[in-house]
Amino acid sequence: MKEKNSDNEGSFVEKEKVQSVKKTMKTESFFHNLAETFKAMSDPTRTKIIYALCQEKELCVSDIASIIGTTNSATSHQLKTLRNMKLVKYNKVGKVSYYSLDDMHINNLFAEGLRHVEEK
Amino acid sequence: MKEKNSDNEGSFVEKEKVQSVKKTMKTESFFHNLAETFKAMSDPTRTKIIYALCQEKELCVSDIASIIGTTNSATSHQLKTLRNMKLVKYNKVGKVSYYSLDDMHINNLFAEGLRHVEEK
DNA sequence: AAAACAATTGAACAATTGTTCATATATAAC
DNA sequence: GTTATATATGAACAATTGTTCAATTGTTTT
Repeated sequence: MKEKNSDNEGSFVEKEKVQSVKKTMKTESFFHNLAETFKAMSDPTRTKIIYALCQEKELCVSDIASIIGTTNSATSHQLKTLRNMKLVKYNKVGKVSYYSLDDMHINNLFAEGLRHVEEK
Repeated sequence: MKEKNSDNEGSFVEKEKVQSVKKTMKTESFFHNLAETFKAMSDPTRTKIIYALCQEKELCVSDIASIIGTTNSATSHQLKTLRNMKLVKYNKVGKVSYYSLDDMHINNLFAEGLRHVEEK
C-alpha cells in the first residue's frame, strides 16, 4: 500500500500549516549533527565521565575509571568517542593522558539535561 | 591481565582528588535516566519531529511525516518512543492523533542543543 | 452494509553499539 | 638493556536500534 507524503495529502493544496513548517526545516546534515550531539551524551558511561569532568577540570584515564567504576579499557574507548565527538580534549604528559571538557557549551547542554532529570 | 580500579591504584591511599569526585557521584539509575533523556533526542528522525513540534504546537502523524519526509509508519514508531520517553503527548480526535511537546523543559533542552550545533 | 482513511503494531532485517579480552604502544623506573 | 606502568586499540560478541513491509484497529463516509 502506497503512502502519500508528496506535496499534497488528499486535498489539492497542502495545508498551509504543513507548508509553513516545511519552510522552517533545516538541512538533513543539520539534524544529523544535532542528533549526534545528543547521542554523545546518550550512554551512562559517557554521562558519568562528563559528570566527573564537571566536578574536576582535569582527570587521567585510570582516575576516571576508578571514579565511575569501570575498566580502564572501557573508559579509554568511551573517551575516544567523546574525543571524536569533540566533547573532551586531552593533553598527554609522560605516560599520563589528562582529559577535560572541550568547552563551556558542553557544560550548558549537560546542565540542562541534569536539570531535566532532577526536576522529575 | 587484571586492572585495578578498586579503592586504591598502586599507592596505599587513593588520591584525594578521586575520592572527592567519587563523593559527588549520583546513583546508577540517575545516570541511566540522564542518558535516556539525551538518547531520546539522539536520532535524526526524532530531532526532526521535535523541531517540527517546536514550530507548530500540534501536528497529526501524516502531517509530521509529510514535513520530515518519511513514511507514516516510521513516524508513528518514533512518536511512540517519544511518547514512552515522555517527550510528546497526544490527543486523538476521531481518527486523527494530534501530537505536541510534553512540556517546556523539552524545549529548553532542545534549544540548548540547537545553539550548540549552530555555533560551530 | 462496504469502502476509505488515519494511525498503530509486530516481525524481520541490516546496521550500530558498548563491553571484554588480548595485545600493542609509549614512557618511566630500575 | 629489562620491567613496570598508563593508555590505546583491534577483534569478537551480544544487545539494541530504526526502517520496511504487511496486517490490523478504529473511525468516518458513502
